Amino acid sequence: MNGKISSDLLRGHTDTIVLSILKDGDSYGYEIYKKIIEKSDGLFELRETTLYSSYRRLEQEGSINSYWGDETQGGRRKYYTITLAGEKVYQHNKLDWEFTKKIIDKLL
Amino acid sequence: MNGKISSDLLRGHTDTIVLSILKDGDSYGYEIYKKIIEKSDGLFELRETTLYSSYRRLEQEGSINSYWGDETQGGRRKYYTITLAGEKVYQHNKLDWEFTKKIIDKLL
DNA sequence: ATACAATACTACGACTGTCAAGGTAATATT
DNA sequence: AATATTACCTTGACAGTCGTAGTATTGTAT
Repeated sequence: MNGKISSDLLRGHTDTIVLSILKDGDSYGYEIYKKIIEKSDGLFELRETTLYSSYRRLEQEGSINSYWGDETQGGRRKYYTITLAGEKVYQHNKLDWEFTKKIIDKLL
Repeated sequence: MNGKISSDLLRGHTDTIVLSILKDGDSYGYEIYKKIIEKSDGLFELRETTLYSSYRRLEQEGSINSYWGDETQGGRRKYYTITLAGEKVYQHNKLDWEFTKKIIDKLL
C-alpha cells in the first residue's frame, strides 16, 4: 500500500481530509484512519500518529469537539464532531486546494 | 501578491517547479525567482531563501549543475543547468503530482 | 489453552522544507 | 546624494509528518 504519495505532497491536507470525513458524521480516531484508506481505494494511508496530532490541532483551534463513547466493554473510543467553525475551515481549505491545483498545474 | 497559497500546500513542489523552469534553458537564482512569479501571473512567489535551499538540494542530489557566468561588471550570476538525472526526477515528480491530485480530490 | 492479529489510543524524539530576518555588494533610477 | 533593484548568501526558528514505542482489550487461528 501507499509508498506513492510523499509526505511532503500530503502536508497541509491532513486536517482537511479529517474534516471531510467528519462532515459525513461523527467518528473516532481509529475509524477515521480506516476510512481514509478505504476512501482512497487502499492507495495510501495517513499514519496514525499524524492523524492523532491532527485531531489535537483541530480540537485546539475549535474545528472539532470530542466526547468519549460509552462502550461498556472493549477499548473506549473518543468520538469527534465537526463544529460550525470546522465546516467553514473545510470550505475554505477546499477552495485553497482548487486554487493551488491550478497554480501548480501552470508551473509544472 | 500571494498570501493565498500556504507554504504547506506548496511543500514538496518547489524542487519540481525549479526543474520545470530549467527544463526550458539555463537560468540563475534570481531570474528563476522572477520567472516563477511571472509564470504564475503574479499570483504567488516562492521566497528567495526557499529557492536557494532548493538549488543546494538539487545540486547535491545531482539534478542540476552550476557554473559562474562571466559577467565582467555587475553582480556575478550563478547559472544552473538541469542534468539528465534531473529531467528524470522532473518526469517522476510530475507523475507523482498527477497521482496525488486524484487522491486528494477523492478525499476532499 | 495459547499465540497472534486487530482494535483503539497515546507519548516522545527526529527529520526536513519553508520562512523571517539579516547581510554584502554592484548597478540603475530619481 | 539617496533609493530601488539586481544578485547572492547564512543562520536559526517553526511546524507537520513519521518512526518507534507502549498500554490494554477483543476476536481468530493453531
